[in-house]
Amino acid sequence: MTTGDDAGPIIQLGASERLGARPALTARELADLIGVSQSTVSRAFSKGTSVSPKTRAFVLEQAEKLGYRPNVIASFLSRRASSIVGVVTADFTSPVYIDMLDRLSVRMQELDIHPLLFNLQAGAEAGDQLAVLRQYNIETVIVISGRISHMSVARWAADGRKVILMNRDIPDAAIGSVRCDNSASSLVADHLWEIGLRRVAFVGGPESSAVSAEREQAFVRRVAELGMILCGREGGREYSHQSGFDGTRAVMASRPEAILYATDRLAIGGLDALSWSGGLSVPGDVSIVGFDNIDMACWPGIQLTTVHHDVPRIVDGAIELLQQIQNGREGPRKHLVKGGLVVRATTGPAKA
Amino acid sequence: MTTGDDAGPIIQLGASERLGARPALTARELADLIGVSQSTVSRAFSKGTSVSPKTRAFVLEQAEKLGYRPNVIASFLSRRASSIVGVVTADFTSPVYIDMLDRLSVRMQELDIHPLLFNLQAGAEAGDQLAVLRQYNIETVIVISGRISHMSVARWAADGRKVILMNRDIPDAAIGSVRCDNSASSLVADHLWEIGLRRVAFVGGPESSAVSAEREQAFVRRVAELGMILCGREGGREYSHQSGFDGTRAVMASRPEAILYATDRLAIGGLDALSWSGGLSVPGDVSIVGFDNIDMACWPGIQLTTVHHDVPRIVDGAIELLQQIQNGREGPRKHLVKGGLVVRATTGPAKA
DNA sequence: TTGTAAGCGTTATCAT
DNA sequence: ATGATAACGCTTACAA
Repeated sequence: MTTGDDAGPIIQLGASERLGARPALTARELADLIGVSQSTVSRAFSKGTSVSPKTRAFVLEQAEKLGYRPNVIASFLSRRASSIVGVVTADFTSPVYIDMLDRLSVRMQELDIHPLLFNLQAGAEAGDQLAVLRQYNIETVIVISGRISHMSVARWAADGRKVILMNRDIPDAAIGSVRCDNSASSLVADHLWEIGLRRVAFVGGPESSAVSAEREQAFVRRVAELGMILCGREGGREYSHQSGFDGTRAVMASRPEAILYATDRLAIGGLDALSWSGGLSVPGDVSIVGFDNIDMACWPGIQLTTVHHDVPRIVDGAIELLQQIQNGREGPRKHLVKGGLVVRATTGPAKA
Repeated sequence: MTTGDDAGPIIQLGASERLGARPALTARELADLIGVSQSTVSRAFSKGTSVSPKTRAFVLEQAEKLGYRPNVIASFLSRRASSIVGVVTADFTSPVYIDMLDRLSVRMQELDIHPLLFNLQAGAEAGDQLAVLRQYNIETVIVISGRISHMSVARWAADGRKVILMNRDIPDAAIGSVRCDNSASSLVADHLWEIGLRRVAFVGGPESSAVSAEREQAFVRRVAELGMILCGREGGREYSHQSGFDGTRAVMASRPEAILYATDRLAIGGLDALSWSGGLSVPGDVSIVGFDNIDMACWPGIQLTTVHHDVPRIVDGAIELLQQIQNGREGPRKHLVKGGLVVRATTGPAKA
């Protein structure tokens, strides 16, 4: 039995679907169909143009009905600009950056702005990417990564691209940024002080990381103010679980009562070293604190005390900046989002 | 003190950088500059065109020197096709899908193919996206998600888009797919049998998930063949840690000696329920096995026995398919990548 | 307010 | 093998 002549297509599609395979309607065709000029169609679809509300409504209604949508490629060419936004990433292993990318890309789509993904490897540098940005007429670039060099960012900006940095900043008025307030790590010192701990240590990320440095600095300062003792300090080569694990083993030599980590991932590596693989009690033997409040931090078996990193609000800020830039509006270009301490089960008084 | 008249620009850039801000060179300008026709320039940059090797080399060399790069937007318009590839995602919480997106996007960039990201939310369906695919002249779509409905995929294909599915398949010759061999879960049954375990259970993902179903089926079949006892079975609403945690608690009522999970994430949820939060010994009291071999599986405190999911090879397959499609070559459109069992520390004989 | 026409920077079809 | 020239589907002066 064949399905060709009697059963019809196997997948049932509506009429408009079936037409799909034929080339999309153009503005000219729509214009001819509904009896207006092609430029009127174009104007109906762009805001800030002089069309009578009536004609615009008519055109949009007919377009909807006949399935017309402006071809953005032609529009980009004509306008010499594109609504594509470059999104630069490099840290797919960081839950926080992934979360940002997730939420950001969803929000962008709602606004009909589409993200072209530039996922840079360790080696890649600005030059190559810049050429691509130009080829696509991309005006705006959002950087979700701590690993792209400042130099790269500066070059994009110098080339006239608008740059929005997530989670970092370069002191330059032309470059927007939205970051969490890393100085919130001082709250950790207060918390540890209150539960009676005095000897503390810090385990950080790579020495080159500004995020780690800022979190450390605010913590160390508050520790000193409170008269607590910073007995140990370790850096790592990366922000990995293993790095947190190793850093913890190393820092334990100084017998701290509590350890602050630059990120939750490091802290969970520490939990592994101390508890899962180490046989110590957390917080009985040592308290540990992370930073970021990633999903994993509230798993039943983890319950990590940490500093909340408000990703949704950071993404809100980036979207706002994006619209501000695209509309040529003025306004503050640097956003700082506050976090707060989330106390869970990995901090507590030392056991007697 | 001002920097305006004496100190020069703060960021020093080379000459070619400084020129950056001015509009990019066009083919016409380059042609005039080096004394050939504009079409010769165009030909030099497209393969399969008739230019003498000599002229092509000359043009490319001069282009390199003068910083010319063809504007892809104009090229897309003229060719009525774009080298942009739509990458559709929906599961940013799944480490495997994230890993795929990471590797895939890096590989694509090496080939000068750029991914436009479509990160669909739970609610979003095919129709809206289809319009955008058309607006961008996007011919090829790669789907990295189990949550996009078959219907959506069928609609894109019916509209003439080439679709590549990662980690799933739709039996339709027009749709490419690259997946891991989910039947490798039968190896788990063999392994458990060999170490002397007889009572086993399965904890899966959502009932609607084909991946979970396939993994379960191959396991269950082998369990039956070996004469082992499938004493319990739980599904979940999602592939989350909590779901693995809850499913484990539920399935323990049937007193299994070992549990296979549809994914590593679920298995780690199980480890939490049993060991971290549950006070049982793994594998002393129960053995557990995951599927995927995500990074976390080899953390010191986890050491999960699992089935390897070869993401790099799956990405290789997708890239191959992509090139095959873009070059109009024929060839097999369905790839199945083998995995293998990785025995770590969460499986072992029951303690006496 | 609306229509006409000249680009935008390519590719592709002609001649030569 | 190379050079004119007409699309490609828009935006945007300029005219009406």
